[in-house]
Amino acid sequence: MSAGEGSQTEQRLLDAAVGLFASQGFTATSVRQVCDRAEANIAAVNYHFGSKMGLYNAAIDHARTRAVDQNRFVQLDSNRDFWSDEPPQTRLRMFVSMLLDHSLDASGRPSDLARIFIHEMLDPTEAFDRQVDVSISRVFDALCDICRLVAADAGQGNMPVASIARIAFLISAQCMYPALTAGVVRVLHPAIEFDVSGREAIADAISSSAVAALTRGSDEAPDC
Amino acid sequence: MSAGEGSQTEQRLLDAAVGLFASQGFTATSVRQVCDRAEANIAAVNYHFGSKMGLYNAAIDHARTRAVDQNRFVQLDSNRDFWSDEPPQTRLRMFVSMLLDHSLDASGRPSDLARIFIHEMLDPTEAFDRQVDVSISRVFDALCDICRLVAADAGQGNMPVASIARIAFLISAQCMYPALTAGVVRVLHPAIEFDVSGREAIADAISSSAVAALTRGSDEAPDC
DNA sequence: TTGACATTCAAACGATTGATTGAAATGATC
DNA sequence: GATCATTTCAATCAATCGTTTGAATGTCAA
Repeated sequence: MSAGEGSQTEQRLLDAAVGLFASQGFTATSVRQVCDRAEANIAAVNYHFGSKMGLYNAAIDHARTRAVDQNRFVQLDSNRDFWSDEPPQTRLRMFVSMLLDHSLDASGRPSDLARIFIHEMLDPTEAFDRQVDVSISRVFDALCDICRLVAADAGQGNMPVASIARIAFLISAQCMYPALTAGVVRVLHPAIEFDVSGREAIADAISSSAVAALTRGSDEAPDC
Repeated sequence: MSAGEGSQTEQRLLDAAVGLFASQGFTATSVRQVCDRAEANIAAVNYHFGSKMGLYNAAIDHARTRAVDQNRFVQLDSNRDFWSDEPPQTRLRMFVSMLLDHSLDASGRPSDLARIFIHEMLDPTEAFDRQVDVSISRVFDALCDICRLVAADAGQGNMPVASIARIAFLISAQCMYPALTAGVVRVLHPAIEFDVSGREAIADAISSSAVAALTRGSDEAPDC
């Protein structure tokens, strides 16, 4: 066997599994499908990963590792330190960009990891609780923190927690929705682009409208 | 047999199928699951609907019919006439409310029809093309039309098509995202509510920020 | 070359899949 | 009550599911 990490078939199985689980979900994906795409024997799954669920968990970790390597994933700890000097609005803008990079891969297509998450939210498996902890929950809390800072920075420090949470929720909605619809939008309305430049325009629109909502009073219109 | 529409077991099968297809998707749902929940014999599916795919299509139509009966579904033709006298901003606000009502049912839970759509976007079946035509495409075009009217009404008639489309896309993102995440949000962050009153606050936030984006220039900040 | 270990392979396991069968049950009409 | 079409039912079909087995193959040290 190889000295490094995992055999070649193990890597091929993981790559194939990530793609199939992303589009079809856990139950609708068969181990034979994965093995066919990976050009591996059927018994390889249970040999390397113990079971189909073992492969599923390993595939999720594999997708997350790939995303981190490509700097596409929200790394809370390092970023929190890295950003702490920036003004709140800048941090919000960068956080939005990171969320967008999490839902779309480098070529503007829906990312595998985000699509697996969507399947889990529709029909959770036993792997979901771990995902919520390490990703969804902490990311959303961090987004709420930044939104609170933006509001406080604009003299809206007494904005209700529910309003902050609602705005943060709508921000994440705009950032994660492309992971679900980019494929359809690409065909249906090509004017909307998800490449790097198009993504910047989207990030600008999201963060600027969020700043406007956090800056003005709870329900007041911005009377100038 | 009965005079009206469909037998009793046919209705029970449809109700059970809608719920199961909504959470698990087409492939991951078995006809035995549906029949167990509907308390019907296994052969009932093929007798009443010809095949599993026939049941799937009938279930989608059933869900749409139920949604229309509850006034939760976007009825473009009738609404277009009904609204034609309202000012653009009012029409946008009402359209946002309709989209929200489409993604959430009366009790604030993700709607079955929207969840089926999400499955179709992740992993399309042969039923998807029809769905795109009758729902997604026409709804999005109508939303773009309203956005264009709002922009023109504010003297931004020359706003690029891509900008209009991007804003409309972000509006639909904020309206449809609850269909995917309401279940998780309910547990993770109860401060965000999806009942009728909470939905009004969300609709206000979405439409007001959209109006702001459509009213101000392409990338200009609203210098007062 | 030998032995020990890691990996791959064809074959098969019982269970479940969507679909089909023919008989039994049901209900309406005469 | 007899006749007919409609609906339900248990049983079963071939195919596929996740998993397991034991033999064959590859790899490296002794």
